Amino acid sequence: MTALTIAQAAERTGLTAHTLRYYERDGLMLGSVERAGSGHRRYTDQDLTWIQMITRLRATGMPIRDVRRYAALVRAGDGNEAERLALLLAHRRRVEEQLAQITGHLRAIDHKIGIYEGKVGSAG
Amino acid sequence: MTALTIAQAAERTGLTAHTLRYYERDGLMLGSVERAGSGHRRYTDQDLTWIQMITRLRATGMPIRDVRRYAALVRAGDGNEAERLALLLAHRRRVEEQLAQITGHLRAIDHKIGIYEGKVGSAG
DNA sequence: GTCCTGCTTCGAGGGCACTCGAAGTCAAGC
DNA sequence: GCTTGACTTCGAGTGCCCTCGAAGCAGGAC
Repeated sequence: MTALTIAQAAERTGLTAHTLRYYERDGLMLGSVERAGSGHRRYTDQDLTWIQMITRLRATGMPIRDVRRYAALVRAGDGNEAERLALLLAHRRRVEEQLAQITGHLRAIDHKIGIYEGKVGSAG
Repeated sequence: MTALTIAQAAERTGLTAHTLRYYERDGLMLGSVERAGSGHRRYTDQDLTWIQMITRLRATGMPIRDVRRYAALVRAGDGNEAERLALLLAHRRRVEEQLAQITGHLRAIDHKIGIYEGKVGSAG
């Protein structure tokens, strides 16, 4: 088990040390990150895996408070899998709707791009 | 040419009257929206078409300041089509990258969902 | 032993995109 | 002529998500 400093964890996760501390204090982690004797945080592989999950949820637009809710369920342990599933399914539905919307808007923007390419490409 | 009040424009665009005023005062419109004798705004079809374009750009994640830049180019009139094209192409590239990222994350979340569905579906 | 680096906490600050509220005006209805 | 309601302006407030800075401590290099 490798235990990383916050700087190393920041580098591997693509987040900043500030953000990692913020996530922890905001209740997004599964518990308190372990500490060295000096009081410095030590991130385990488990921590990194969980942070990656947070990153995926955040990158797909889940608000911090919902990530917190999900984290609370995972923290609570076995028995609430149905709730976790419902939360993730609701999230997936929203993401897919948003993807469809964005794709539609992008097509319209592409149409506009096509018009400009015609104008710019031709002499006048 | 139908000229709509701000309330009607808000309803058709899905934005609020507050947001329409905010867009105008922030330089996102192509010029000042026309006024009735009373000083009330009157939105033309052209205005609505442009607001739809703003909506598409915003919905695909373009920041307000870039929309403003694009609006300034359109406002300036003929001759800068290459710049407008470059702006839109850069935006499209970013959106496509983001779509790919989101899709990737969504697949990973789906995997997680699959695991929970297995757990919840089975007896234990 | 003092200097540097990297961490710690805490609370404040910042950026973005709205969102709202107060105070005032105007036209229409009764 | 007074009320109502939809509008006007302006500046302040809100919510989200970080992001930063100050002040302090621990451990190693020299």
